[in-house]
Amino acid sequence: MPKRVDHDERRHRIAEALWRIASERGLDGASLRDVAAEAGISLGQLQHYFRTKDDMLVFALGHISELAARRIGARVGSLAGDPSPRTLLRETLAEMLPLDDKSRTGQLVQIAYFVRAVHDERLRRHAKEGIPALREFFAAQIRRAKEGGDVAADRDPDTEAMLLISLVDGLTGYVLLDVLPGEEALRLVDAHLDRLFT
Amino acid sequence: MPKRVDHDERRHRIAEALWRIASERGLDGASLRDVAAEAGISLGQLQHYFRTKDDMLVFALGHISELAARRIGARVGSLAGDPSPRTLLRETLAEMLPLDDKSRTGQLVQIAYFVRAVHDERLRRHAKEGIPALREFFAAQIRRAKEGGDVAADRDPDTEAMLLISLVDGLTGYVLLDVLPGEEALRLVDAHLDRLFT
DNA sequence: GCTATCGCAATACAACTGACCTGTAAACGA
DNA sequence: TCGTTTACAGGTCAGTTGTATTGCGATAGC
Repeated sequence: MPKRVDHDERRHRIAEALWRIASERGLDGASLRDVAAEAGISLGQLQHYFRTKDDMLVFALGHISELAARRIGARVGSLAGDPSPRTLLRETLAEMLPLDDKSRTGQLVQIAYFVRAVHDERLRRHAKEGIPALREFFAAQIRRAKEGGDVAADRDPDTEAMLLISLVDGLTGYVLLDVLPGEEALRLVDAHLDRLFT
Repeated sequence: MPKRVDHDERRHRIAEALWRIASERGLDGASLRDVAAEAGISLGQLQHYFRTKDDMLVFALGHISELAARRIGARVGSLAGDPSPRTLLRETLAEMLPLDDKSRTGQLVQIAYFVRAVHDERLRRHAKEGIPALREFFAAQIRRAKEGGDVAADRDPDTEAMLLISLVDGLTGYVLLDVLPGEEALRLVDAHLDRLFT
């Protein structure tokens, strides 16, 4: 066996270079040569790890979704004691908004993928696959809150869950466009939660 | 003076050809040659009407926003009698969702522009300019409803207006991704309105 | 009829794109 | 030591991109 290299580690490095470019210029502005230069490697090396550009895009999308999920998990996991459903929801929603530079970059990349996904079957499957789990997690919290009497009995958890997801996504767009400051978006989320919880 | 031609009419024709391509392949998939072919004209003629590609994009964005506003205006204007604030809001929101093929195309193009706008100062100005007016229109309806006792007194019209806009935008994304069917999105809007109006 | 101007076609061009294809060095097992 | 496999650098290629240039026909005022 010849020289051994951690393939996954290299691929992650390349994906992160791709994000840096995509968050500045969009996915279509990221050529293989640009990504290679940003990662500090040659075009040949990049192609050694990703046979086609499409492979690279799909891998990078999977990686960024994974990181976002882990970030949310870490934030929720670090909550003290036994957090209420409302707290869980609020912290998750807040982590989904582009409030700091890192998550702003992440959201910019996600949006870039979203646009491609609308026209690209393969990316669409990836983009859609996380939604049901998130929706179910939200619905479960609302169900718990209903049992505790914190949410009115006539609210449908699944409906409210999808409303929350859609709201955050819409707000995200406006924060990225600088129509809303981040704190204002968070205030709007809280206002919505005020109505959901009694 | 030589032959006179209606420049604006030609430009509109070209813009519409651009939309057809952009809604299928995205804005970056629309080269000048593609657009010219779709419009049934030569590349030379297209360049005669738009000196640069950027000029074409900016013009087409202005045109599509104008058409969307006109569509909403027509729908709202055709409401019988003296429509209630809730009816006005619901019909406007419904028209903003991509429920039929035409508005789906329109939304796909808007999204394509949105992504560019995040990175492009000139487009961002255009993309943002319609929001305040829409927000104020929504807020005005909610204010009217509060006076009529149809919305609780402690609701802030401006907050609720922005929540509505963001919600529809988030839902639009998921409809375009085929995560939600159109009717489901409309049902979610109605559910949200049920909570806003007493 | 002359000519300036407009409308448009055709072509050219330099830059860039992703995919592919070599050549080579290094590491390991036999 | 040899052969095989992996890691990478560099170059090539055909195709596409936006823009610039040139030329020519039609039309209107003089």
